[in-house]
Amino acid sequence: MVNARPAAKPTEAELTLLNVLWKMGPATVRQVHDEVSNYQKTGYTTVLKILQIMHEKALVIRDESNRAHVYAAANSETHTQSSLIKDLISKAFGGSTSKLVMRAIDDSTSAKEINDIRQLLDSLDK
Amino acid sequence: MVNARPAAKPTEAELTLLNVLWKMGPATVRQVHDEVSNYQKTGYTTVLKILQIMHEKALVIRDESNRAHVYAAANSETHTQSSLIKDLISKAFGGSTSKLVMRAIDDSTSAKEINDIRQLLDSLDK
DNA sequence: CACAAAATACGAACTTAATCGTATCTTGTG
DNA sequence: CACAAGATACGATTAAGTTCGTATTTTGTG
Repeated sequence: MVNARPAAKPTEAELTLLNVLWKMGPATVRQVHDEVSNYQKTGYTTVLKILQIMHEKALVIRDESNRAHVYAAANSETHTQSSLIKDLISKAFGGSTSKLVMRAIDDSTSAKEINDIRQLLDSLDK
Repeated sequence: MVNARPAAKPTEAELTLLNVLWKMGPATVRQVHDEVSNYQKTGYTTVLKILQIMHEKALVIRDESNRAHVYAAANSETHTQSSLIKDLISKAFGGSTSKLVMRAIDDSTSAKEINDIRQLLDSLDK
């Protein structure tokens, strides 16, 4: 029997930090803050607080064996992406994946990306 | 020069009401409330309030010429879907449409949907 | 072994969202 | 033409999210 609570949907600020953790791998608050500072102005304690909240929500795990705790995403990027998409499909696309895909592909989608998608479909043949 | 403020991203409750308006077309608060009551318990004044807020945000327009105001979505379903997807792609997929599409398609995607997507790609030839 | 540096913990302030009770306004009709 | 039905307006409450200042704790090193 699976008892794990489904991971809560991360908020926007939380998703920003998850992106950093997925990119860097396990990291301390300082490392996360340094990275995130490259593209937005956010206080150190803000990052700390959000990571603490994410820990309570089980969105991240943390290793407390050293003074500077090391945080890591609890779920893979892939898994989280899937759940965010499913959420959007159900709330804004009447549950239809193909409708979402059709809307996702537009004039700004590069030829290369379209090709990538084609290959995915081809590889799906069952 | 285009001066229109880009439509704000609707919240979850707002999206629920927009879905009703897209489905029914222009409708009074009562009509929206009756419809939404079919699948969730929400007070009449809650629906009213949210529609009023959406009006302030310009997410809906309203016709006040009759006692019961008539609300309509300010933007098309298609337009809103596109903007929600773009938002998700930028925040969770590093800006890559093809990554999103690949994640969207999974084992639960029906053969028909996959076929619909194939046809879309075929029709895209440029 | 004290203390400075650097970490975490705590909590307050502010904002937005969501909900709904109550007050007020409008109007068809008896 | 009063008034009940039914509409909108308003304001309060509660919860969640975001931010950050300050307090406290930990530890390497002089």
